[in-house]
Order: sequence, then C-alpha cells, then structure tokens
Amino acid sequence: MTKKTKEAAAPALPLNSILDGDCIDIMNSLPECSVDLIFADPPYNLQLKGELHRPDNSKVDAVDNDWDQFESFKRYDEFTHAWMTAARRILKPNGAMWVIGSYHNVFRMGTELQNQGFWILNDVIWRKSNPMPNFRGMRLTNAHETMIWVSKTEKSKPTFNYEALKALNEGTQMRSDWVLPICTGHERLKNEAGDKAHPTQKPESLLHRVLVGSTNPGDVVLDPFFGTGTTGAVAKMLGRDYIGIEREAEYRAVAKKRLAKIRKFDNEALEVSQSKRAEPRVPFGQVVERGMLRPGEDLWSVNGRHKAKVRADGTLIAADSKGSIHQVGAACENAPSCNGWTYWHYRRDGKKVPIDLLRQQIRSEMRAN
Amino acid sequence: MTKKTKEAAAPALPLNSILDGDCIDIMNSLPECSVDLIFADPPYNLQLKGELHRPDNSKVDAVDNDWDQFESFKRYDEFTHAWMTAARRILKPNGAMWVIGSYHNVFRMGTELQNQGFWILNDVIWRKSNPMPNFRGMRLTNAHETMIWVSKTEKSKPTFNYEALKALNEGTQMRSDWVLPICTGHERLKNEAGDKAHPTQKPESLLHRVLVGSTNPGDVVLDPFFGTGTTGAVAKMLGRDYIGIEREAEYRAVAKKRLAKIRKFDNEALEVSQSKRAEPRVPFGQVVERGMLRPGEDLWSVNGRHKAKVRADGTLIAADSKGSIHQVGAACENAPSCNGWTYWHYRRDGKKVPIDLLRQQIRSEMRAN
DNA sequence: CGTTCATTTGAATCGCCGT
DNA sequence: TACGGCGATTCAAATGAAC
Repeated sequence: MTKKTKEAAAPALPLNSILDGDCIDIMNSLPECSVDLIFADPPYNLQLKGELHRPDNSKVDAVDNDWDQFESFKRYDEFTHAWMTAARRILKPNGAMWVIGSYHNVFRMGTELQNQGFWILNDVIWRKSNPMPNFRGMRLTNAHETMIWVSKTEKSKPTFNYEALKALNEGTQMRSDWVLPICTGHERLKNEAGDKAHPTQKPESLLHRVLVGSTNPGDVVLDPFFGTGTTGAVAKMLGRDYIGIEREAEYRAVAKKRLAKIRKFDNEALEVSQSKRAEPRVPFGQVVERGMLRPGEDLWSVNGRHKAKVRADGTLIAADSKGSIHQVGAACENAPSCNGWTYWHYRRDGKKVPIDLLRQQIRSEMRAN
Repeated sequence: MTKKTKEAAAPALPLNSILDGDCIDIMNSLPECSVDLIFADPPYNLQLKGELHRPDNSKVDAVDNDWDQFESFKRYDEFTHAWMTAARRILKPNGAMWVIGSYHNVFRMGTELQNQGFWILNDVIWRKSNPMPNFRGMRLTNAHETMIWVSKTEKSKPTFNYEALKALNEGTQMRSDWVLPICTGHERLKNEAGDKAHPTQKPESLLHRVLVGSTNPGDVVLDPFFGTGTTGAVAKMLGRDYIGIEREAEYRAVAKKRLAKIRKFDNEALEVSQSKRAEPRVPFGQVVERGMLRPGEDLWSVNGRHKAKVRADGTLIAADSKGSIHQVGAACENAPSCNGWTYWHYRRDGKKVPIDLLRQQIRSEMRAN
C-alpha cells in the first residue's frame, strides 16, 4: 500500500482504513511505538448518570448531588485513563498527540495527560469566528474550544514545522489562539434525511493546521474517535497515512464515502518552508580552505565596532580574544552567545558582505552534487 | 465603614483591607457563606530550567520566585485542594469564583473545581494582544491564559450582568475569548529600584470585565493571592468591597500604597477596556486552510505574464522564486515590493478574480461576530 | 509640539550534537 | 550523562530620545 519500509518485523499497520470497534480494544491490538501522531476528539457527554449504582444500592440524596457528580466524573476519568493509556502505547517515542475538548472535559483530560507522563507542548485555543450564540443570555457565548498538544514524554523530539506555520500566518510566528470558522455549508456532511451526519464535525481548516504543523508527508496519523473522518480526509490530502477507528456504522459509512472522493495534493504543493536548522552544517574552516577568505584577511563586526583577523585554521583573532567565529563574536559583544556567520563581514568592492553568503555558496555547491 | 447591614450575627468582615498571612489560614478564620465573589490568581507552578535569552542576547526576566516552586504535581494538587476548600466555605450559596492559570496548572485547577462540586459557568480565554514571543522558535507563541468561572454549586444563581458585558462589547453578546493587552507602561507598578514590583501583575482591564460582569456594587470581593492588589484596585473603583490576602510584606506594601490613591468611579478607568477596532490582518495561509484555494492550484499575475503555484503552508512557488504572495509577486516583477493580494488572481468560470476577494470574505465573516 | 526611530520588555515548562 | 561548542532565534506595545 505504501512504499515505506517498516522497521523490524512489526506487524503491518492497517494504513488508510477505517477500523470497526471500540478504540481501546483496537489500539491495544496495534503494534506498540508505531504511530507518529494521534488526533483525538473524544465524547464528553457519556450520559453515564443512568448507569450509576451506589455500592449499597442506596438512594442518592436529591438535595446534595455532589456525590453523584463525583461518581460521574470518576467514570469519565476511567474512560479517559483507558483510552490515553492505549494511545500512549502505540505512539512512537518521538510521537505526539492532540486532544480537543470543551470545559466539560478538557480539564480532566489535561490532568490525566500530565499524570501519565505526556509532556504538554502548547494548549491551543480554537477561537470560532462564527460560534453559536447563547440564546438565553445566561452566559458568555461559548466561542472557543481547547486543544492540548503533547509529546509522548518530556524527552521526545516531536515534529514541529515552525517555518511552515509561520508562513501560514503570513510571516509572523503562529500563536496559541487560532481563529477559524466552524464547519458549515458544503463541508458539513449531511445524511440521507438532510440532517447533519455528525453533531460535532470539525472543520478541515483546523486539521490542516494541526497536520501541517506537527507531521511530515508519509507520517502515520491515527484518530481513535474518527466520526465522519475529517482527520483522515485532511491527512489524505496532505499525503499522510491515516488510521481511523469508529464504532458507529453510520459514521463509518459517511467517512468511507467521503474519503473515496479525496485526492492528494501534488507533491510540489506539499513541500513547506524549511527551517535553517535542517541545512547541513558548514565549518568556517572550509571557507578558508577553499580560498574564499585568505588567512590574514580582516573581518568587521556587523555594527562596525570590532575587527578580527582570519587565521589559517579557520579561527579568528581579535584585540582581546581568539577562537571560533562565534566565540570571538560573543567576546567582542560581551554576550553569552553569538552567531558568527551573520555577525562577521568582509569587504568586497568597498561593500560589507556577511560571511554567511560564503556559507550559502558552499551549501548550493553541495546540493549540486 | 459600609452602610450594609450584615445578616444574622456573623462576625464583621475585614472589608477593604489587606490581610497578612497564609490565605488558607485566613480564609478559615472568616465566617462561612459571607463572600460574593473570589478572584484567585494562584502560583502557576512553572517549571523553568535554565536561563533564556532573546535573539538580541538580552536575558528574559523570568518568574523564579520561591512561591512558584512545587516539588511535584501531587504537592501542587494538595495545595490547590486546600485553598479551594477554604474558599468554598466562605462563599455565599449564590457566590462565584474566578481562577486564572496557564497550561501548567489550569487543568489541575479545573479538575479540582469539578471534584469539589463547583459548577463551571464558562471558561474564558484571555487573548493577549501583545504576548511575549517564543524566542527560540520551538513552539507556538504562548498568547493566552485561561480563566475558569464557577458558581459554588450547580444550584447557585450567580450574578451575571449580561447587558453590561454586551455594552462593553459594542452591543453584541460577550464571547468567551477576551482580547486585552498585558499590563505594561504606567499601570505596571515598579519598586524603588525601578524594577517591576511583581512578576505577574494582571491588567486592570481584565478585572474590570470580570467584576462588571459578575458582581454588583456593594458586593464583597475576596482575592486570596492579592499580590499588588489589582483586584482590590478595580473593586474600589467600581464601588465593590474588597478583601485581600497576601503573605509577602513587599507586595502588601505596594498594594496598600496603590489602593490609597484609587478613587471610586474613575471614568478614565472605565475606558480601559474599550478596544479600538482596526481592519484585522488576514494571513494568506488562512485562505488555503479554509479551502478557498487548494494547494497545487495556479495563480496568475494581474498582467497575466506570471504564474505561481499555491503550497500547503500558504506560500507560493513560481519559476524562479518561492515565498509569500508578496515576495513572489515582487520577484516576478523585479520590484522592491508588491501587494500580493491585488497582484495575484485565480480562475473561476473562465474569469480572473483577485485573491483579495477571498480576504474580504474572511473579514466579513470575522466582522459578523 | 508632532514625527521618527531606537530601545526595552512581557507567567517561558524555549536545542542539538558529539565527546 | 554531563559538558561544551555550534549557531538558530522575536512580536507588539510602550517609552523616550532625537529631530
């Protein structure tokens, strides 16, 4: 199905399919450490109150319902604990998870995430541009939902496409509050009666931002509460593999039909802006070795206040310091650190040119090979 | 001090004063069911490691106070349980409480509130208009804090001044996300050395909205983590009675001095929360996220001479350049700058349409609220 | 006195790699 | 695993000096 080779002899994942059943059982049947990202939109209205029994079958005091509350929360916490435990097992060591909820359940989810050792990366507010108003005027308009983005452990190195999200935000750093419209119009799936197919269908724009920001093409994205398959739809468009789990046949049918129509964007469109951190490292010594700068040549600081001389081994010597381009730059500025590549300049034709230009030349030569 | 007659023979409350000591002990010494509103801004339990420097090498003045240090989540939960229990006892049956926090602590607070039988009315997002950025580009900008607004019980009938908040919001229903600036400038209190008197002083505009919305004149407002007394200052301006509890002598001194200067019904203070409405900036990435243009789709320049392809992160790729709609437009025209919104066009029904039309659609959706 | 520009600052879980 | 070197990384708002 995919051309990717799986590590070791792990059982093959059921990629790009919708699995029928309880998500806890299904996740427990999948190989551990095999999934890159989980997006989870669990139910919060479990309607557990009808099933409640006190151990001694005594009647619940109608005046003080605290006990009732507690029992209901306890059931919900058990459910949350169970599915998060199953989810955590199948996540790769550097895997990450997003959960979404409202004030009814999100605090309990956040607490359980922390208790299990997930590491919170950000909480993100989906600020709805067109929320349902509060008709009775009894409360504030509930105009947002909360997402919690976690990595499997504190030590994990989850995918974060910083530059791509920055580009999505027209050049400024993406914030933790996202203004996006709710799912309406053509995007909102209808059943045969013409009613909405699912009560809480999420907009594709929300998943687009999540997946562009925290996955790469070819990653495996699992959604344990698949519903009508928004996660799968956006994953497919973006060239990620998806696994959906959904126990309601009606939702599975809608999702299957939806996904069959989705086409992947072409590869060029899927490339996103890369961080400089992904570029190969170039030692400054190479600049000297290649004769782009000559030993003995002077470099000037970006502000023009400091001067240093290039030595044959690729180190610099200034009035009060010697060492790497970074060390001497930091010493000149009396700063804790310094990027020597952008700090130091050389002169050509009377102009000051950053030495970073030379590094870019070397890198483009490296790419040509 | 006040003309209100207290019910029954309850001991008099220490109104409009700052109490010295641990808030749990002090609250336990106050009469039960005597306070209308509690605003609580407890330590967030930030878990900061080393120092952090900005790209310009200046050092970030972080919250490193002893009062924010906890050994473990367990210890923090014990602390939270204790102060919330004490707070609940002194609340009137129809009383309410606001707590504020970040992702470090807010989930644990929300869980404890629910466990104790508090009833969540709304969670409210304070969207900071000028947050501190993420300097290392490792995460999303942490641009918000979360407040949880609860009543003492599910049966409580807490004060909610719907019309007043609607008026504050230019005539439309107040939403659960509040855009307000952080506390800076003259409002930010300084100590004698000229440094900030408290690391986490809240803006008066935030408390103004809280107190206008959920208290009436003459109500008793208690703040167990008083700090430099923003809650007391706004309560006094608005004609509410305050009780502050603060165990740090330095903060008490600053608050006392501050409160002495406050006058009730200061019109200038009432204007604080009025926000000016500017044309919102719309990143081109939102057009892509919302599916108004699809990754891979072609755009044409206004003169028809250049073509570019849309990528998933909202950047364009043309024959010789890639980047934002503005950058690629400028490159195509070999111009220093270019307004991509009017330069680039897409095709619909054989006609060329400027992408600015899509931006106008998004803006009109945003205005609709 | 108004405009412009440089400087400062804010609740922050803020790196990766090789030795 | 602790340490040190490389080298990547910031936005909005307010202040205050300069013009």
